[in-house]
This record gives sequence, C-alpha cells and structure tokens, in this order.
Amino acid sequence: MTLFQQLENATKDAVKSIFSVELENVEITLTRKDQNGDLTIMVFPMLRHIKGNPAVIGQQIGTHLLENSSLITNIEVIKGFLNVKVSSTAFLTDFNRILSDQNYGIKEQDGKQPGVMVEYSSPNTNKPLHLGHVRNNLLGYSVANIIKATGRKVNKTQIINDRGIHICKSMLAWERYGNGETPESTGLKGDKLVGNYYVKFDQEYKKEIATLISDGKTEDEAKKEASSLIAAQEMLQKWEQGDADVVALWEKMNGWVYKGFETTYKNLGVDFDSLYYESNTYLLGKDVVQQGLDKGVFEKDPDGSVWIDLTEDGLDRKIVLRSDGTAVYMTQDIGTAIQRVKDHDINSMVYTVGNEQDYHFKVLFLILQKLGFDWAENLYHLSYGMVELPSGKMKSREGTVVDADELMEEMTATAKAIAQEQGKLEGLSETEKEELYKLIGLGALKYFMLKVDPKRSMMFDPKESVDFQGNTGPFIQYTHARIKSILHKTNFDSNQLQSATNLELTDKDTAVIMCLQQYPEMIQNAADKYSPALIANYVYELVKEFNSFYQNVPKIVEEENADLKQFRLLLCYKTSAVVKSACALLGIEVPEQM
RNA sequence: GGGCUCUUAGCUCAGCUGGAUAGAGCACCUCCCUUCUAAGGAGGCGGUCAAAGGUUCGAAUCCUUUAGGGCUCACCA
Repeated sequence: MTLFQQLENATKDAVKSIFSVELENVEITLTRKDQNGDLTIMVFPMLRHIKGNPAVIGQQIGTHLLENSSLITNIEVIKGFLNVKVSSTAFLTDFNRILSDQNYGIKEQDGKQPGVMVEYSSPNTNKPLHLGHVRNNLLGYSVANIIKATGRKVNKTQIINDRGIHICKSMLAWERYGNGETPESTGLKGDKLVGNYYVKFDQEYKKEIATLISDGKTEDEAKKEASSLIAAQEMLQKWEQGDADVVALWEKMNGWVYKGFETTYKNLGVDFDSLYYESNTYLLGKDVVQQGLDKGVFEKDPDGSVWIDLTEDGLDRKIVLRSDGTAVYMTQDIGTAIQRVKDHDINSMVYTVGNEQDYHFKVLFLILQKLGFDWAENLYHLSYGMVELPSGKMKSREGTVVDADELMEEMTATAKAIAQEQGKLEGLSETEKEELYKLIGLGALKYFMLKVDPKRSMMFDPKESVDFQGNTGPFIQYTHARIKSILHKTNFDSNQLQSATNLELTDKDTAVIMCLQQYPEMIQNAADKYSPALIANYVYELVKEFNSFYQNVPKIVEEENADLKQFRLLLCYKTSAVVKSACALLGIEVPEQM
C-alpha cells in the first residue's frame, strides 16, 4: 500500500469517528514546495458530506490523525488544506516496499485477459520512411510497451500498403526509365532506390502533361491521357489479374523496400510481432457487407452501392461498397479488424494513425459496434498531430521531407560533435564511443518526440537539431550514468540491500522517495491515456529531483552517518532502476556511463 | 458551410480525475567545477492560461459564445 493509500484510509477512519460519515475517497496531493509538510489532504471536497468551516474540520481531522496514527508527525491547516508531515518511519517502510519490488511498477503478464493489438508505422512501399513515420513508430512502440507493463499481452503489428496505383508508378518508372538498377548495383537502400523511381515517375508524368498541354489539350485531359499514367493503370490491372511478370517485378521491388525498412526499424529500435499486407487484405470485408445488409445496418442504393447512414449518430452517410461491388478503404478496414481478432487472442486494438483520419476511425468503430462485435468497444485510435517544420509542412513535392534514416544519422552526428567539443567520453574505445553517440542521438530524438502530448501537433527544428540540456533524453541518460557512477565508486552491492532505520531525512530525500512512489500510477495513467508523454515527463521530474538532491545533500560518498549513507545509496540504486525502466517503456536506452 | 481539434512566458513544451501565489527547458542576467561526470546545480527576469460570459467554496482544467490555426467532410487510400 502506498503512503497515499495509507493516509487515505487513516483519514477515512478519522472522519468516521469524528463525524460519523463514510467517505468514498479522500483527495490527497503532494504538498506545495513553499508550504510545510509532505502530503496535503483536501478538506473542501468533504464539505458535501460534512457541514462546517473547512479550516476547523481540517484541524479536527489532523488532530485525530496525530493522536491515532503513526503515519504523521505534524500538521498545519491553511484554509481547506490539511498539510501533514509524514514520519520518517513511514517513509522508510514505504521506501522498503518500493525497494523489495524487483520490477517496480511493471506488472507480470497474467495471461488471463485477451491481448491488445497495437498497430503502428503502416508504410507505403513506394516511399522511404520520414519524420512523420518516426513519430508514429515511436508512439506506437512506446504505447505497446506501456500497455505490456500493465500486465496485458500485446501484439505489435503493421499493415503494409504494398499495392495500388502508387506502387505501380514506381515499378513502371523503374522499367521504363531505369537500367535495371538494384540496391546492390547502386549501393542504395532498397526503399530509397524505389522511392527515387517514384519521384522519377512524377517528373516524367509532369513533362508529358506539359507536352500535351502545349499540343492543345486541357489540363484535365492531359492528366488523364499521359502515357505513363495509362501504363501504370494497365500495370495495376495486370497485377490484379495475377500477370506473372508484373507480380514478379512487384515482389522484387517490394523485397528491396522491406529490406530497407528493416534497417530503418532496427536503427529506430522498433519491431513487430505480426505483419499484415494490404495485398492480402484488400478484398476482405466484402462478405461482412452482406451480413450488415441482412442485419439492416447497411442499405443498398439502386445503383448497387452499399451505404451506412450514420446521421442519427451525428455523422454522415458513408459508402462501404462501390456500385461495381469492389471494396473501399472502409470495407478493408472492417475486414482486417475482424481478421485480426480471428488470427490472434485479442479483444482490443490500438491504431496509431495521424489525426487526419480521426473521422475515418470514428466511423469504422461505430460500424463495427453496429455490426455487433463485442470487442468493438475496445478499439482506440491513437491519433497524433503532425510534425511541423519551421519552414512549414513537409511536402514531398517540394523536397521538404525529413528522411528517417538521415535524421537518425544527423542526431548521432550531433551527439558526436557535442561530446567531442566538450571532451566527453574520453577513455573509451572508438567502437564504444560510436555506440554511445548513437545511443545518445537516438535518445534525444525519441525523447523529443515522445514528451509531447500525442494529440498535439508539434514543432521540429532539424537545424537546431535537438538540445542536450534540460528536458531532454541525453539529460536523463546522463543522470542515470552519474548515479551508476556513484554506485560503482562506492562498491555498492544491490544484493545486500539493507535499509537503515530511524534516520533524519531531509526534504531532498523525501522528495525523491515521493517521486519514486508515483511510478506505478504513472504507468497505469499513461496506459489509460495511451500517452508516453506522461511517462516522459515523469522521468524528467524524477531525474530533476534527483539532481537537485545530489548537489545539495552532503556528498553521499563522504557521508559520516553510515546508516544515512547506506540509505542514500539505496535511493540512488532505486532511482536508477526506475529511470532505466521508464526509459525502456519509451524505447530509450540508458548507458551505464557517459 | 457542417463536424473534429488546438491556442499556457520571446521560443519549445508540462500542468494527471477542477484545488493554494500557473511550472520546466531554451534564450537573457548573477553565482557555483582542488567537489562521486558542469550534458549539472542555486537564484533572477519573463504570464490578463486566445477573448467574453456561465457553473461553484474554488476554473488553465467543465459548459456556452467569439476570434485565430490545423484536420476532415470522395464510388482515393
């Protein structure tokens, strides 16, 4: 039981014996730093059940607590705030509770409840991954970790958009304008090579349009009649008919792309438990449409197209099947969702997709609910805002896209430059240094992306790259390394955990313990809100608290009071463990030294 | 035009279910490296929480309206 819970129970008992009132819950917060005390009991909310002056009530409760509980040693009432000073014994007991838990805050999977599927990344195979994918991947991966930490099974997945006219465009350009280049022959990453041909297609297509227009065609006509576009459309038809040559080319080029993506994912530190390909799923969902018609959820128009009318739910009328009987995006997503529940032991899904699709997912979830799937109420759209650049939005046509691979390289280079400039990391081997630069550069990038509330659009300035000071990944990594250094230099052995008793703890000591205490709650909170930002900002707070402690408390190593020294080393030990664990949830590695 | 969403310090962002005098970092100014790692710490400057109403003991937080930004309203995905 946490200190909060203990104090809550004690307060309930106090209220019961003084006022004969049973409170459902008591609101307790950390005491403001400029006030005396550690915890604050809110009296105001009790006024609904207890009539009287809040200050007087607070005083009565406080006095009762002092007399009947060993939890606190002092009280101070200001208006409706009852500030209490927690006894050292209570702190120590609580600290021991935290210490004894090896994986503090992380729950074991019980395997009883069905799992959660978390989808993220979901790239197209005609373009390399960019900054937007980076935010998507980091969010999805982190949320998966956080949900896992609450004890649920998680299946990470991505749906790969590997078919369609855009894929045929790069295939056509490779055939028509290339000389049989391969990743091997060019030394390019496969996704980059294919992406280049997608750009090439667009360039040639535009040239054709210009020529046609100068020949007297209108712009619309030119766009439709350009030979490269027509050829791409024919290629798509051939693909759908299973034409051997087209399929072989498609497989070859997609294979290059997957290899390239694999490298990017590996560098980014994300992975997947299952994969879905749109080429396998794009026909799914059509059978469900018939079920929906039978149930009266959908309606058929005279031209044969099928719709769902959501006007009563405040939404629009939405098509689910074209008049020619082919599937639309929505149909596929319905089918894929059902398929996933069949394929895996899950009853919940998280879709990490940009907020431009908010409406789509609202409709999708509503349709699945109306179709009567019991898991449909456990679907969540992890919607995130755009990543904006100082120059404005990213536009592939204007070449303002920030490439994921280049970005990671730049971050690593920045880490290297700063480290060398400041003479850090001396005494390490070259390979060790290079690994650390990468670890720090990526830590900076990840933390920067994750500390922002997912739903908000965020500003990313590649020029200034990312700061290494203040609320940043490297600061957190750095603090962890320092703690490790302390433990190392004092030959601290975590296997011989012994907590001292009867210590005079300073405010700095208790501040760190208080912060540590909130870790499990933060994880649960972050999982409920699908927000790694909560964890990120929590770690920062903890690390900041620790740094303040570290510089203002007499040097731990030279502490004369043996018990106090032991206690503070334990505090260091647990802080580093929690920092490491929280960073793991964010997908950020922490170094032992830096 | 309809719907969704965002607006907090010069800049980038926190602020968990409403709680005390709104918090960090960057930038700017003062201090602190013979000190377990200065990628650090202590302090200063900086706010009408977009605006106006409302709800109540109490509102950055909830409701309404307004302004501004973003997204979205395809037989595209």
